[in-house]
Amino acid sequence: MWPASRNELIEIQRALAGATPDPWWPPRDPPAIGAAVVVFARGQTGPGARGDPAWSAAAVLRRRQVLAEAMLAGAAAGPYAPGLLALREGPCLESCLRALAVAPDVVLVDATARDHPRRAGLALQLGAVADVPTVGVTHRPLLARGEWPDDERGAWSPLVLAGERVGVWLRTRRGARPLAVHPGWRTTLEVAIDIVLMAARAHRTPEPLRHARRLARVARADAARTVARRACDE
DNA sequence: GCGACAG
DNA sequence: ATCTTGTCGC
Repeated sequence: MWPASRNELIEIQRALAGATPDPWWPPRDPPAIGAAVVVFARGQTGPGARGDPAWSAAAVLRRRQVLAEAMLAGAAAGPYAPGLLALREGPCLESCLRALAVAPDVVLVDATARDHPRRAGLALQLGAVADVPTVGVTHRPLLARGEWPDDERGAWSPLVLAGERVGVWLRTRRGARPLAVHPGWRTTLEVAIDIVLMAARAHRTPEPLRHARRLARVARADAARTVARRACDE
């Protein structure tokens, strides 16, 4: 499910685009919302390459309580290219999701889903591989277009790709740029909006994503500190 | 050929 | 992805 070659990934994406998993609905109680992120070395710019040092982290939160955390040091599976993000981040994201001691009900990921050249972005694929409902949250769409919503928390407007509604611009905070929210594996547009609004209260970015990113950066800083200490000792 | 381009 | 300086507001 995580190929090393572009052509193989493209084939998987084509197959995944036609999958029709059962929709997931949030429980009546607040769900355990997870997130997984990958960060790369400071100063590294551009598409990168296979083997680049990468630190991944995941977290599960219910309301504001942290139920589980995971951090891993690893390596990028490949370079980044638009439409092929899974080639770079897929394996790291799955690994740290599997390292969580508490399984999340739904997972947030920095990626698109149907907003993709083959309608199968990483948010969709990660959910299929890890067998968990997902919602994509990005700063901007990959291909879809749409006007911004009103400047009010909860306001949203459609993101459209080739006449199809593939996501929404969602305002999680007044005065802040909206997020691009992508229904992913087993999530409807309404559920995706609901989950993101539930997870993003105090800040624009949903708390599980912020928490996971903080953890990944701590792992990266710890690695840098260890390298510096080794250099000092010699 | 040129710009656009999740992270 | 990563960097950056400055500005505004609690």
